[in-house]
Amino acid sequence: MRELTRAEEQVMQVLWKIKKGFVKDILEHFDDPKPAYNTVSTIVRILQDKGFVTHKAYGRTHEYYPLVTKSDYSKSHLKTFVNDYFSNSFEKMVSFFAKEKSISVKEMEEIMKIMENEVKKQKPLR
Amino acid sequence: MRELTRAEEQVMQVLWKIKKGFVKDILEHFDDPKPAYNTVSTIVRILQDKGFVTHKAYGRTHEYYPLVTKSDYSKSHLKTFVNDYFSNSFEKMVSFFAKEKSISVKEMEEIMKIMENEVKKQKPLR
DNA sequence: CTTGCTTAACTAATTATTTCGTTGTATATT
DNA sequence: AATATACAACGAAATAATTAGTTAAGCAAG
Repeated sequence: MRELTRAEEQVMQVLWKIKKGFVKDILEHFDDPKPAYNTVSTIVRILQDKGFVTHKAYGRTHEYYPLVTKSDYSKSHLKTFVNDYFSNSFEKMVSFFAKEKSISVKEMEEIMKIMENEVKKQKPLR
Repeated sequence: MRELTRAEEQVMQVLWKIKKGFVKDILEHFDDPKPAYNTVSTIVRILQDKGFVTHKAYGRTHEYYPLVTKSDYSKSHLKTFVNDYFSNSFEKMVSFFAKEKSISVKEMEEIMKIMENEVKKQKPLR
């Protein structure tokens, strides 16, 4: 998956948040000092070329949607990171950061519980 | 911490790997097609300006060292990522990717064991 | 219809990043 | 000493990314 540049990522973060929107909607979600309308418009069209968003046309105005989900992008992004910084071992990464954050065994058990619940939720449906 | 550009990151990865080196040493570790000597030389000087590396001079030639460790940089990088993509919750990130990678409860227990060992290793020393 | 407003498309301008040629100096070699 | 070699420093050129002005088309209000 293509990497997002900083400006592109900012626009995607807004789109992921608002689900869909016109350029003016995206613009609204920027902190001051907001960029110019045309700046956002350009970036959103670049994102479209890269396949990250699509649009639905209402006459001449376009409503933009993410095509790549935040999950998909974060997956790809972390995969690259884990590969580059933890020789592709998710386990190494987790234990490194868990230690970093002084996450205790107890807290890890909490995470496991969350995971177990997610497994339970999915099992009966499949 | 400043972000590394793509070219800068490549040089840092080499430096982290070889611990220290002259420009020609760094160059050697690039895959073909290798960049020009001057390209690497320039990037390493930019990295020096940014505070990521320093050098020891032997007459007119410089041996470069990382100042920022790979651990420090990856810490900072993942912190930003977790903040932007998992509303700053390391736990959410872990459980999301654990599920993603179909890491089972058993495997998580393996990770916990590794963590426990690390904790044991450190305890007697402090 | 005509004027004004909104918008996407296009494009120009600016800034950041990457790449590497050129230069000058130090050092080694003859 | 003269020439060759190796290197850092500098800076020019190329490329990528960002920002926003200009334009043209559609639509709304009078």
